[in-house]
Amino acid sequence: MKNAKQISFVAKKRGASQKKNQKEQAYERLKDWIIFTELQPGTLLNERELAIKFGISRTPLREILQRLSYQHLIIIKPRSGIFVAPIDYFNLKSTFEVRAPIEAKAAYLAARRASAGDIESLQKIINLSYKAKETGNFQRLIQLDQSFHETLGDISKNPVLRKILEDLHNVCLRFWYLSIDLIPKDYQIAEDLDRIFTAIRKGDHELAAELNSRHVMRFSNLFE
Amino acid sequence: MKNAKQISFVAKKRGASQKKNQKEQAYERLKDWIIFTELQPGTLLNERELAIKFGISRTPLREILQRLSYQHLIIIKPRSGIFVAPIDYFNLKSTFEVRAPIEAKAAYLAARRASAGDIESLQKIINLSYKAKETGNFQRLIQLDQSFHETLGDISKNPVLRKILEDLHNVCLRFWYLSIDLIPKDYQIAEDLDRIFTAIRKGDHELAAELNSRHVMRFSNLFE
DNA sequence: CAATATATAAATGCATACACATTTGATTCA
DNA sequence: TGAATCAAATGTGTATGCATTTATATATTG
Repeated sequence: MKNAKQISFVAKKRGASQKKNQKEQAYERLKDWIIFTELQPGTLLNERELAIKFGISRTPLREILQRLSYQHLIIIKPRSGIFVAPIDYFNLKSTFEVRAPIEAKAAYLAARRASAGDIESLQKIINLSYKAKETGNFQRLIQLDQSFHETLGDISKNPVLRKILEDLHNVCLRFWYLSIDLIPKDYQIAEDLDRIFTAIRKGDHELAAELNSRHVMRFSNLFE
Repeated sequence: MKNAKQISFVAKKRGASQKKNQKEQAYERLKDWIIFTELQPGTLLNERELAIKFGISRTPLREILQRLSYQHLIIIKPRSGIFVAPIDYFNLKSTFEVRAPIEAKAAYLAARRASAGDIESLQKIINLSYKAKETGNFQRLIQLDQSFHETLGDISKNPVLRKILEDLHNVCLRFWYLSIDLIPKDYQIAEDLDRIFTAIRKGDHELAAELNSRHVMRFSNLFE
């Protein structure tokens, strides 16, 4: 009896403190699987299977799935199935069409609101970008581009904008990884980011907006 | 046998189609209660109570609540409570800051993509707006403004933009209703919409974008 | 042989029961 | 009398079982 109680207590205790992390971790893992294309577009997902894999029950898993559905990373067809979002160029084009003006605004606001520390953070990313370029590490360059845009969202000091941008960016990022072989390796990411950074550092918000918008659209145009 | 089959068919049919409607209806009702301020900002919501009120169980209700949370209409404080989003001017300002460039883009795209039928739909809204203005029906005018912006989202032919705009607009709309007494009654809505409409009809996308952005920001400035 | 219908199986959506946390109120001690 | 601690209740988060639906496979008929 004592043993049984102890075991159950331990199980509960662990369940309590780790469960929230487990759910959040499951979300992050599944999201990353989709964005980094370990799960191919169109893949059929199975609730029970995933729940077991993540060590949670179907209820919290379904909440995760709905979250990903809001973010257009999966498509829930009611009573039919849950699919990793298929490749859909119309949807991608639509995403870029919205993302461009929002990125512009983010850069605009960042140029007006960046603190000394913010500028420093961006400078670090730029430096690393040039280093990645020199060593020919294209994957790393993409990660740094992502990091740059995320940081820009932070510096805009606008949480609503930041969240929208993050969701849209994730959709685009997945396409980076899906089409990584199609992208010319001399794609000038570091230089692009540096120009945007310089405009922000100088507080030239109009230029920063224009450059960041164009930077995003240049990738979009690869799919035309 | 025939009867039994028929009855069971009817029963299934009703159970099936009504349950989904019930959930969707619950979502629409709760959303409207919040937007039209029948539920005051900061109100504490009770899951079980709401579930009973809507005639559904807590599981689908929680899905609804998460959807509303994603739209910033409610705030879920884990293990603590679910609140109708409190009045938060920083958040409102942030919302307008993002909404302005997106509305601009929507008008821009609408000016380029509107069909003859689209123009007709907008014309109808404009006509009704002038009529509402003449009869001094301010509430109706707000509804028509809402309708105009929604239609603009449709005409942009960009579902991603449309969805984001709808969510942001709902947040702003709630503030219309919360602060309806603070708004000057001679607020020139009909004229504003007409100018935007004319630019779209003429295909002047740059002007349409500029006017629609300003139209939105004018309301934002009421809170400065 | 093909096409359609029916039956069965599997997976989603919903309802409910249980677990855990937080908050509130009561009791005790300083 | 006030503060602090503990206990109980309320309410959220999770797990699970049941119902419904859809898809697939098989059988039957034209």
